[in-house]
Amino acid sequence: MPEINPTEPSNFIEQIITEDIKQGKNQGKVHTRFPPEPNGYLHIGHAKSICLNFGLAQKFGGKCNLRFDDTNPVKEEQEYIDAIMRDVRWLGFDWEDRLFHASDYFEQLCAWAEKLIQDGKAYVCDLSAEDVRLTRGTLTQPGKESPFRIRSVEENLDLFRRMKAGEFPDGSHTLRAKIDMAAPNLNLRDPVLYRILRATHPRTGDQWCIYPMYDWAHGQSDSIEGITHSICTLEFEDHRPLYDWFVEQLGIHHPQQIEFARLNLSYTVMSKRKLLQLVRDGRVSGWDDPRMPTLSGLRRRGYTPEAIRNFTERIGLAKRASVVDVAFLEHCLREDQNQPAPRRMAVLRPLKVVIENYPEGQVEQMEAINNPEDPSAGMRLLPFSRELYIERDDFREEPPPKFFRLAVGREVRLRYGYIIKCERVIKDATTGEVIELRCTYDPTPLAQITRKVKSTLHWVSAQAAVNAEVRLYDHLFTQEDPEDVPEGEDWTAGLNPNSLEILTGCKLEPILAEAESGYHCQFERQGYFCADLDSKPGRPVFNRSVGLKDEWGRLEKKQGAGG
RNA sequence: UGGGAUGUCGUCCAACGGCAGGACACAUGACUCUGGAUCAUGGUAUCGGGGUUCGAAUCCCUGCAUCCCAGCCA
Repeated sequence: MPEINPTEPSNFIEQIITEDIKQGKNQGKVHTRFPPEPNGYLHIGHAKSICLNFGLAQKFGGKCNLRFDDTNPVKEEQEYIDAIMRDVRWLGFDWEDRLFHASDYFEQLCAWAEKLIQDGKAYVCDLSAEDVRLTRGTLTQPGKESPFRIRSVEENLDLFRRMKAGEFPDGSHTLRAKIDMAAPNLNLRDPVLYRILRATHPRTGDQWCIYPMYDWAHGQSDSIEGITHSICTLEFEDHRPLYDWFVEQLGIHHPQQIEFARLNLSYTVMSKRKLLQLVRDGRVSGWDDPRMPTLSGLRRRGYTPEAIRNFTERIGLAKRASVVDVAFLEHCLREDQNQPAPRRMAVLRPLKVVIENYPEGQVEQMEAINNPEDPSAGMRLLPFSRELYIERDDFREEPPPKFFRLAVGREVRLRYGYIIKCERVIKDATTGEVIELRCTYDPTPLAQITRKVKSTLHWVSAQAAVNAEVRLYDHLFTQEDPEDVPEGEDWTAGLNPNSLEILTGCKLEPILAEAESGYHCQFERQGYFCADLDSKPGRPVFNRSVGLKDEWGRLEKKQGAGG
């Protein structure tokens, strides 16, 4: 990664913090936090926030907490808590001893609620959820004050304590802040602080039957933790006046909230609600389906923490709502993998080649470079034999213009092998499908060949090949913007029916037989692949993480488009 | 229609009153035992209209467009 110069702010938040330090705010300290709700798995958008918050702490010599905003037990689960911690660690960040939960502060939050009541700034409201909605007013009209707004401090205190003690049924009462029902900012129209909710909380179990609303818990949690810069996404800009009001009423440490635009990716949905729906409806195999933008999905797909960190750094940071081209994410993976990934031979859609003038039964061990980008990666041996597999795509009966690969009468080079010439084609008698190529080879070692040969193909010895399953992925959605669907349809209408293609009977070079899950390599001329969780010794399963840039593919598409 | 925000290449981000720059994408070429990688080259942008200024993407006025807010979700 490029050296970061701490004196040179790289985005507007760093500018603000640099200025704050210069002004001596917070005694020059920087303390941030990453505050997920454990109601789903982390995705690449969260990675942006994680890298930002932990990165800021690193850059300015401060600290970053991990805090679960676990205020809604109805949606939150231990599975998510575990997954989130796993993913943050995997991304490369360490919260050390600073693992916190909003639920750690439930007692304190209650005490503060009582203080608000004492000060006449909060009241218990008996209105139903429906009535609260009806009296909130609209965007253009002020709300109506609740008839319970005028209750005495004593009555409010008594009622609130009885709410907490479990004397009232769910939904029968709320504690509300007494602010301004006519405020143009809807968040200030007597927001609910507590609701009665009998649900088992992943951490506190059945200890509580009232739970604080996020708005009531979040700012105070930051305050308790001594957060100096409370970084969140744009939609909370409207809530800032409310958070400010709370800490002011309470007279406690006032974190500075700074909002930034969340990450959107083309051809991708990024809301946890939608991702959850994809999982629940079985549109994907799970949260870690390699097509998912979740960190667990990207990891399984073959993305590395470095690639993701670099991506989040390079997309920049601003307040403008934007959509990053998913091609840029893919670029970051290629860039990350080009230097380190060992090169391997793999034929995905095999076509048999018989070299008629190559001695039957003979096997030569050809020396192959493991990684042309890294001489220290050394060499390996590749068995060459009379029968081979090449890629079906590398042969055409009627080669279009600019197609440099194999055709009858043409020569190509087999990488680390020999030059072969296609003599004739054998077809299936009934279907007419090409099932075998009969070729001859030039026994001259490649190093001594002086004539120009246009193309180099990858290949695998038929005898030595390892059978494998390879999974190819495409974007989950066919539309750049999944919301851009015909009238009356919802976002699932744009789901790409071809986002997963499973190839069986792929032929890998022998060394790949024992690849362990998580093993990354490049299949030459095709892309970066990694062994999937489902991979077993002797029965490898590979995921295509990202394809290589494909000039011929582009040309072909252009030709197909008649251009 | 109230409030909050945002408008710069196709996309993302810079430029903080002084030559609009980078990355991705795209195009062209060089090189190549990966049509990979690498290298070179090219095109395309300041939302509109006024104003201030020697000078405006930047400051002021005005219009327009887009996003967010009417959960006892976060």
